[in-house]
Amino acid sequence: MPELPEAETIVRGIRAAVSGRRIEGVEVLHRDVLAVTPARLRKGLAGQRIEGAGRRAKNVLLDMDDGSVVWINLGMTGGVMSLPRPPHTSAARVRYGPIATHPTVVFLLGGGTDLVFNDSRRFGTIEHLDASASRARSRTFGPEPLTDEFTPAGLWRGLRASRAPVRSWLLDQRKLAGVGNIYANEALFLAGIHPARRARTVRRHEAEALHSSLRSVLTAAVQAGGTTIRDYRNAQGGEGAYVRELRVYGQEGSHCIKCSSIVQRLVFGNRSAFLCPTCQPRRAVARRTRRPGLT
DNA sequence: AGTGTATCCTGCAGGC
DNA sequence: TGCCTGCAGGATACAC
Repeated sequence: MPELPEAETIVRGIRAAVSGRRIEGVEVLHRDVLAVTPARLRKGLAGQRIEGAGRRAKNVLLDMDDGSVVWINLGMTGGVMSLPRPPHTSAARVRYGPIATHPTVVFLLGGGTDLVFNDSRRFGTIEHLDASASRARSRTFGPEPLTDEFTPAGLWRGLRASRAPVRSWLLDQRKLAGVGNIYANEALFLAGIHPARRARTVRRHEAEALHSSLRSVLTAAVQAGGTTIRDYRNAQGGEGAYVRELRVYGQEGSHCIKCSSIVQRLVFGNRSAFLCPTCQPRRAVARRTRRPGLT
């Protein structure tokens, strides 16, 4: 579910509520999302002050005053919300009403405010890493696409080194941080590149177009507060408006906005890809068969 | 190296 | 109404 724009929207939505607050307690309702025992998490966080909130790839980060960092991976259905503490509740049965339907881990910030990790499927994870381990984790991700470290030339070099389908390359967090299935499909449509094309067949001008479309799609999605298909909610429980701007994702059978062809869905890498067969031809395959001996 | 498959888990939509 | 199947914004481990 949540990709870079959704995680970014969540971070912006909780930043004011968490910055400078102390963690008074941690309630664990489902320990299977934790990489450590609840006792150890509590011990590591008790009394710590939250310096601020940030994001790396699709992860929401809470920076602690001792330099350690809480890494929240949102998985498919995870969300972080800043909510008023419900009255008369016990740890075993915390109810936040219809906004947080599946509270999983709750950080008690005092002053009547709870920071709730809500995750119905519980594919999300929470880890507490010391400063060194956090930096090491951060290094496992590729460049952030909305920063200067992401360049057309760098994208082209990366694509040229891979035989994987270009969409698979975009989804690989080690190559590029924060892009998931929705925005990969949208950016490939805008750049006119078939999602199943081998990354190495993408030409320089196409890589430049893809760099530009990734930037514009992700920027617009952040501005729209993300995409709500079904589960995603921001830190206040609201929906993301970018769903209204999707051009191909989930649009199987409708007309392409550029050429009126019928948008297709195909499955590879265990996930759906959406594309316009006219605007996103599999050119590389045709070229290869016509130029034998060039392998 | 790449890829197909399975796994974690829950909810919802659609067909019958 | 109920039962069944398929599908879902992610990430990883495994066998080819």
